[in-house]
Amino acid sequence: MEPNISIIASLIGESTRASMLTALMGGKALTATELAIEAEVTSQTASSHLSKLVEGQLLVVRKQGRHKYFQLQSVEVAELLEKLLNITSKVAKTNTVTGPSDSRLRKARICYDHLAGELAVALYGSLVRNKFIIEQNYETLITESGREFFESIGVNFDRFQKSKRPLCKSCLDWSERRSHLAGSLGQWILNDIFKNGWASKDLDSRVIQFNQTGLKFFYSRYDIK
Amino acid sequence: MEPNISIIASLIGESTRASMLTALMGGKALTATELAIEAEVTSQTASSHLSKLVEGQLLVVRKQGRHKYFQLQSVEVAELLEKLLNITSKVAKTNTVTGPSDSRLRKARICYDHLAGELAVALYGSLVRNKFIIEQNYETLITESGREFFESIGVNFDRFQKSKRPLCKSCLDWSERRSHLAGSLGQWILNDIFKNGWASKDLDSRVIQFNQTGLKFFYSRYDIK
DNA sequence: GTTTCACTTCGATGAGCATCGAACTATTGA
DNA sequence: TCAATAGTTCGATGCTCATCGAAGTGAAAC
Repeated sequence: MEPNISIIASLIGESTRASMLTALMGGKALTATELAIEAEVTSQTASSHLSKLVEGQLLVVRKQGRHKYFQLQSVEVAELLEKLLNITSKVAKTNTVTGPSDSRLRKARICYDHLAGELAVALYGSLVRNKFIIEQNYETLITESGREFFESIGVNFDRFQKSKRPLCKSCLDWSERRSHLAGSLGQWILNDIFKNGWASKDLDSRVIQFNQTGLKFFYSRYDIK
Repeated sequence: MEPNISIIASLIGESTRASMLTALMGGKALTATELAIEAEVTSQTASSHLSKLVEGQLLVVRKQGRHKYFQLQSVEVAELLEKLLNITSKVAKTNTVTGPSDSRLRKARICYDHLAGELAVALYGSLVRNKFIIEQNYETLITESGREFFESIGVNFDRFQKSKRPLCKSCLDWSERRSHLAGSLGQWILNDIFKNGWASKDLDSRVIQFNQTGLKFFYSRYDIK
């Protein structure tokens, strides 16, 4: 028989579980309590939801002492949620009551393992403008000069070769409705930002908070603006 | 605020609506009655579901006399359903009670606008073997000789250039767990199969039924087996 | 040891919603 | 004009499931 998509979809289609999954798009493993707070339910309710999500193989769980850390099962699950975020934001064009935490989210946020938001879109634009990446039939490819550039800032492409993930991949941004960079290279860039101390993850959201000097370095390295 | 993915997901997460959406993955517009039969509910129930799907912008509707034809809203929606089909089939590895209609579905079926199933996977393998397409960092690209080959069988690449869709795109097959060809080229190939009369759509499923001579032509043209 | 904290299980409650019968409108075809 | 067909609206019914209080386990801290 044809697989029944309603099982997985209904797991995501419940607002409490959806909050949890969206929170886990931050890439970080979270405990049951943290997820309960995030979704604004009691720990009993959270426990019930989380066991369903694990059983449905959308999450994996790792036990550490008396804590249980939950995480998205795979990049594939993250990509599914991403697609949902995009379609949803396209539909909900109406009630765009942009709050304060919202503007920070739009500026820079984490999209499972890469950078998203205004800054990510600006970065993508700059890479295209400098001909480090090109869009060809709506696929994103790295150019020879792009390869040289990234090698000069520390990327080891040999290591990526073995990975099963696409190196470059454009990912439609739900807030900007334009492309940003995903794939292994997108992941590397975000890691590099953290490693350099240019920005830090917000404790309880997907917001990425750049510090002033970090932002300056980021702009200059990638020739933004 | 972050878009609330539960709204869209819950629309898909109801089994009756999921049947309807899966049926519409056949690419053909279907009437409310046809979808009611497909999902095994009364016309009243179907009507209620369909209006929700239209309101949620997963479907578009076209009125024709006393009929209403429903269709997936866009390629994006089809891609979302595809991703769901894949994740679902990976999870449901257990109860694989393969029925008779199932084997036809696995052989060749439509995936919104391109060919899927065993034959599609074999086609993809042959194109790779002949170096007409290459996989590079898990992106699928057409080669120079591939371009020549497809031009020789009637593809007009200039027309594709304008389209916003990727030319080649690999799409993971839920039944085979291997890649088949999607994108504009995948769409062209399926259209070409129908135009040549090699196969026809099943009336009430996603099965693509090849006739004997059609299958022979298909195998020889694409050097399969 | 005792206390505290993280998480789970059970059971009762209640809200949301899929379902369909009955009655309706609208279109086609005779 | 009348009958048949496609689809809708309304209201009643009943099931599923999210929710949380109460009570439990098990690990860590003191």
